[in-house]
Amino acid sequence: MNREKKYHPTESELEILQVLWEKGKATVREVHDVLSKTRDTGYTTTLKTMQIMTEKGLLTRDTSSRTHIYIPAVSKEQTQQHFISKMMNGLFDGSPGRLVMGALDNKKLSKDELEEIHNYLKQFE
Amino acid sequence: MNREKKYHPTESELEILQVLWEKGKATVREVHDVLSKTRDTGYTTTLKTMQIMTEKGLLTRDTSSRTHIYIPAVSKEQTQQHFISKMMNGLFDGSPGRLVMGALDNKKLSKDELEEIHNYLKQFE
DNA sequence: TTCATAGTACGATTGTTTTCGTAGGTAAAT
DNA sequence: ATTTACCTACGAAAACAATCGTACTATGAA
Repeated sequence: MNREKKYHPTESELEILQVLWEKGKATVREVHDVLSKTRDTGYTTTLKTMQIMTEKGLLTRDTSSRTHIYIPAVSKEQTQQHFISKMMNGLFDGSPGRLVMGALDNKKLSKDELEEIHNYLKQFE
Repeated sequence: MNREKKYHPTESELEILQVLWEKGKATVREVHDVLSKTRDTGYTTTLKTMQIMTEKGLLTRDTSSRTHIYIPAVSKEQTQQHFISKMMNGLFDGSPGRLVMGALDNKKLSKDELEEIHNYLKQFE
């Protein structure tokens, strides 16, 4: 029986996860340096958020040295699937097909991307 | 110059919009009856939320009779596209192709749905 | 040793979303 | 005419998210 509450990343937690998925693992400083390029945010804000994420089980950390090292505890794929499901159920009548078509409408896709999707689709047929 | 702030529906606002998109228009009571089938929520909660949504411009309402009638002020398509964009940027590296493939992975698709997507795809090629 | 630097911890504040209780009004039923 | 059943309005609490200031500690340089 799994009694642990499942937390799903909030907006700013997602930004932090992006960096960690990219790097594999990182210190608060490293994450903050990336975020602060595009976002005006204080160091302790990033720190605090990452501490909370650790409590929630979204990250784990190695505290053996003074500067802690953080590691994602949820995979990008897993998180993507969660949000896709949520969106599909909440906004696309639970139909994956509708979501796919909505995504196709969204932006002009390059020839290469269309090709790629086409091939990807074949594997399901 | 459009100075009005653009509001995007929150989680529970989305649930209300679902009902209104489905019905076209409805009273608070009608919306609440649908929501309370799956969710444990008070009548005044739904009322208050719908009032706030009206302030935000997500709904309009006809107050000519005692029981007000609410109408969605944003389209489902428009809202879908907004959330698709958001998700694509926040979680799929800005690539619509990745999002599409993620959605394809999500659930088993029926033959009919695959067919439909396939045909839909053709129109872009 | 002292000072500057860089790190963690954490309480407090602010903003937003969600929830609900209470007040007041109208209409219909008894 | 009174009571009951619904309705709106609205303030305020509760829950959650995001931000930051301050205190404290460790490390290394002067």
